Amino acid sequence: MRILFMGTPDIAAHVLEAILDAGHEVTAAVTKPDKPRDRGKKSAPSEVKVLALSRGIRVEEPETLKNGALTPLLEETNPDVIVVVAYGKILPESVLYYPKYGSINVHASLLPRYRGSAPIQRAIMGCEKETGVTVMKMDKGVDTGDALISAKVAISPEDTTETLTKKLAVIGAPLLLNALELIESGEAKFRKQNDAYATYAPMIRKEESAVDWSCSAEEISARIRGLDPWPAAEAEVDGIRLKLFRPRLSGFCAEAQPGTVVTAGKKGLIVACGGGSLLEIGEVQPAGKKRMPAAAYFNGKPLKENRIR
RNA sequence: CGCGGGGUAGAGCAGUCUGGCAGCUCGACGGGCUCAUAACCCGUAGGUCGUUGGUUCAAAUCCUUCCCCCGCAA
Repeated sequence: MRILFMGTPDIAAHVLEAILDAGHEVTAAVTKPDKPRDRGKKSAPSEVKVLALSRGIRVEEPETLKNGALTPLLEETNPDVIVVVAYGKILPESVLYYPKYGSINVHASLLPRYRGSAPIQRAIMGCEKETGVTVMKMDKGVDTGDALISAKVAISPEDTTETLTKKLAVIGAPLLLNALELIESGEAKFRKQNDAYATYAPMIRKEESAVDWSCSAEEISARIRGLDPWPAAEAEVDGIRLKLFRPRLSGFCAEAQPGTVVTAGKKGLIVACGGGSLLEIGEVQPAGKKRMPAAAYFNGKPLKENRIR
């Protein structure tokens, strides 16, 4: 199969690597352009670009796909199918339906649930116990195309977006290879998604990093883990901004008001949440500092005020 | 040169403004107490104060060179 690959972050790179290792012909990799990522003016290439270059694959980085920007590439490489994994741009129909087998997408959720750009984060933040990967045929809607196959994976209470992304990449890559075989052999059976069960997972915004301590410990834990590693849940203790990581449910204490710091010392940081539930924060990162165990930070920095915001 | 914080014992920090014995909370190690413990008590070890040069009787502290880490913003 002649494949045109489109994707950007690490999960996409994983899938691309699997396609290459399986011996498929990848005619080109389309990815988002380099963009400034860190302090200073440096810009960094996407993970897909790095991998493609190291494997000698042609890389295209169009700013926009509108106005037939991809037409020359499509005519030149004549792909049998387009594989899209977390590309980050909407594909116009002229591109979607160009190849013989159309375009297929690896989406990191059990469709029709969590359609959209942040399915992994939203599944964790929604306190889901399981999620998965779905391979589907793309149509003009956002993740609304007919599904081919899917695979489930459990979400553990320690999973973060980072760890869950890895799990999904691990099952997603072989799932796509499987799908390609089905398509090539003509055995692919696509099923319509049931829109009645659809939910939408919008992009994560920086403003969502604030924590509402009146929520339950379980909800806050889910939020912290869903926002890890980016943008990370934030709170303020003694006027210092802290990013929060590695939450763990820590029982109940009826008297404690939500937002009260119950413990901050060598045992770590424990905060009261809604309904008297307690949440232990395993790791913190003060502004300007590295991520560290909460116990370490509060050891050398006694609290002035036992309140968290 | 986008804005900003930081580098001091194994960890986390104070001390820097205003130069004057290298400190704190932990950890480690040794001992003690306790029915017992993540508790408590006594003690020990552990430092090139990121790096370069300078000012000074004296520099973690003031001036200077470079390196490294991180937050914001994207």
